[in-house]
Amino acid sequence: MGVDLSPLVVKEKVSIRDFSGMTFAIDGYNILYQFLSSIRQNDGTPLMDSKGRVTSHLSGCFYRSISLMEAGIRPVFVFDGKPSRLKAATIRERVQAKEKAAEELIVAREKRDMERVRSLSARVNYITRDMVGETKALLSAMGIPYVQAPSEGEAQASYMCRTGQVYGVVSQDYDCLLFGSKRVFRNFTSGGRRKIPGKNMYVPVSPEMIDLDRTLEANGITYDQLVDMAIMIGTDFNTGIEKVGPKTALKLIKQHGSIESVLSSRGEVIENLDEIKAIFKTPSVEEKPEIKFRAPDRDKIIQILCDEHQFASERIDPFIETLISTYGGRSQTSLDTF
DNA sequence: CCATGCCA
DNA sequence: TGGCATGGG
Repeated sequence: MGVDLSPLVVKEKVSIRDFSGMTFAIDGYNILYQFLSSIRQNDGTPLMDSKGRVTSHLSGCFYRSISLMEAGIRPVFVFDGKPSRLKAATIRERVQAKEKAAEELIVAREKRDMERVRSLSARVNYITRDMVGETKALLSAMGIPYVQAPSEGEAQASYMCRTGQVYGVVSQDYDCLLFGSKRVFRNFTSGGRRKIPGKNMYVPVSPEMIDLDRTLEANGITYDQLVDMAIMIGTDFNTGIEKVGPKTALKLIKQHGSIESVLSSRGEVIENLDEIKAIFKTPSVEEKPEIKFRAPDRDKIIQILCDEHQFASERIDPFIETLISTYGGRSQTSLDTF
């Protein structure tokens, strides 16, 4: 997924309690995928309503949002719009990888290899238009704002961070740094556990913050050079230079200063270079999206979760009460100061 | 993922 | 009380 910048980034373990009162952009597709792949039975089946429609994303969105609100975090979900034409190859690859996993899943089911069934099921996820629509409806009922990006959601969320509309971007994906997010937060939950792939075991995970400026400083590069490096390594929008990973890219950028110099010294070309740079640096975004928290609508939440999707009301009721009290108990003005 | 129930 | 297994939809 995206460019592997992990060897370069400067991470810091944090606690979500330290960010009480601050607004965060949540990468909607990223979090929906996480819910979809992890909220499952042991046999790999996702949660479903009486009509067989998947509801894992709604469960995840409901409980996660409330736990964040309870910790004083103001989440704004950001959803993807139309992808760039340059992403077509990446999207095709992902579809193919899922088709392959789906075939392997059939074999694993026949063999009754339950560990494998579970891990493969987690990879065969499709976020449908309906799922996104239901999630938006649920968020509205909960009084939590969301933003529809014209193009890349990560670009929109990062723009909101760059311009101080949110403090940070919550995503597992380091690509947000390329879009100029000042801070990217991973594992942004209070009670962190994550399943070890392939094994029925869990490891504790704590939230971590990746700071763009400190990452740049630690590597002795500029933001423009980071973008250049990513393009050399390969992004969702291009395949990169053969055999260039994070280490080589860093060496090359230090040696030559820019991707143009690297390419000319090697006699190589990257198609659509300026367009790729523009996707990261000057993306199509909604500049001033409305970020307004509203009073939760209890009846509407119950209608969506219980009436339409058979959630047990005695289970969710106390959480709706918590949500309502977090709304009532907070100050309405919260321009993030930093 | 998050919640709950059970048992040490 | 808390660590683990299981259920949720």
